[in-house]
Amino acid sequence: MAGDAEATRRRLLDAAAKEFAEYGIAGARVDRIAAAAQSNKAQIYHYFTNKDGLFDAVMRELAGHTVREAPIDAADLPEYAGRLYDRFAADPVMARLANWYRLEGSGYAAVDLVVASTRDKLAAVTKAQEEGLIPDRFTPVEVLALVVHLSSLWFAVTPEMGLLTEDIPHERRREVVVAAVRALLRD
Amino acid sequence: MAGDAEATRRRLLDAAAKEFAEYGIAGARVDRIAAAAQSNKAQIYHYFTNKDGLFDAVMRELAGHTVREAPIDAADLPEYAGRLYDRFAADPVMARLANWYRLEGSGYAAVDLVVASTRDKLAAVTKAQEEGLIPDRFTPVEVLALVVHLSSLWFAVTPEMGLLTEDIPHERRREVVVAAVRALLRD
DNA sequence: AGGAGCTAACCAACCAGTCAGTTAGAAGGT
DNA sequence: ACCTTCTAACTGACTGGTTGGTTAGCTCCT
Repeated sequence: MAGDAEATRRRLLDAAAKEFAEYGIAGARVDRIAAAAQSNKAQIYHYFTNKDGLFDAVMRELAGHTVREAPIDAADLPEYAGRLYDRFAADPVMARLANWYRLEGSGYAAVDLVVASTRDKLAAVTKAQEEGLIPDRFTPVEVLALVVHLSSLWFAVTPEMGLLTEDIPHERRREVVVAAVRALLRD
Repeated sequence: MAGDAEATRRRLLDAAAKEFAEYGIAGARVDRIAAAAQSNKAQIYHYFTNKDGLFDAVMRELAGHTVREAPIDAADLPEYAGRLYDRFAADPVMARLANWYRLEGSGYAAVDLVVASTRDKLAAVTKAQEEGLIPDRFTPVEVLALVVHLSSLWFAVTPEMGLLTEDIPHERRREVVVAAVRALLRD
């Protein structure tokens, strides 16, 4: 167990992702992360400088993962939304983290990888619209915002609404997201 | 200044709403709230028992406001989504608070007023669907979830996407929300 | 020997919550 | 009018526990 720096870093990152997902940045406890990773608090500061640095590392990795696993297909945005939904569903930690990032992360520099990827997506949507694959009721940015937002439908419900939706099975949830995007983009 | 209990309570609630909206529950500082309300920390504990009690009071009031100001009209859900959007847009504090509540509030008992209001909304949608005013592609819960979720479209964008959407004017944002809901509910 | 990886113990700052006491005004007696 | 009593509203100073961050030193491998 001792002596493997890379493995320790991994355990710390994983534990941090869970902790941040559960409690947010302000609510997360460095001691808990160290304990959950079966490591030590000082190691966190050695590898990640400070709490913010740790959060940053978690977000950066997560963004990379998502960008890689859910490539956009502007010709089939409903399916793209479905893939984003899959990604959220496969990793509930990630869905919450994204939300925390939105609320607490405004001070942080926007993750450059995400900025670049967003630019690419926008270009893809613009091109598809010019080719007539997407109706022009909405501008490209609007389309992108709608698609991304809809893909997080089931991960952004209030506790009260959650009581009513908890019985909806996986496949149906995905269907709803895909169908909703399809409906938006019909002529 | 001294001796007006009701006024003091108000100032504390208003200051708390702002503080919680900015920093969340874990990040909010009781001292800052007391100072901003030009009151005293002990008063907070006198009126609201503890930090959680204060957050609860803030949420309860907010929910009441929203339920009252944005009554559902199941026969015209696009316009209902528009009203919800208006409410968010008119009070940015409230938009953020709702988000914090989703993430941090799971431990809290669901606000009963909201539970009741959600039940009513669901009944209204169900009835409208039976009357053929709403297509049956989605179940009533799904429709409600979609409409509510779409109304928060512009208040749930990532910082990265925010850079691209910040120039979209108010009226257009509202239009997008309304048009999106309309598209969802077309036959 | 020496360095990379690791740990227990420690510290200063911070923060939710408490408490003993003060102020301001109302009520009531004379 | 004046004094006394009572009370709701308020306050500044304090506390006990927590938290992010540090440090001195240990272990193990080459």
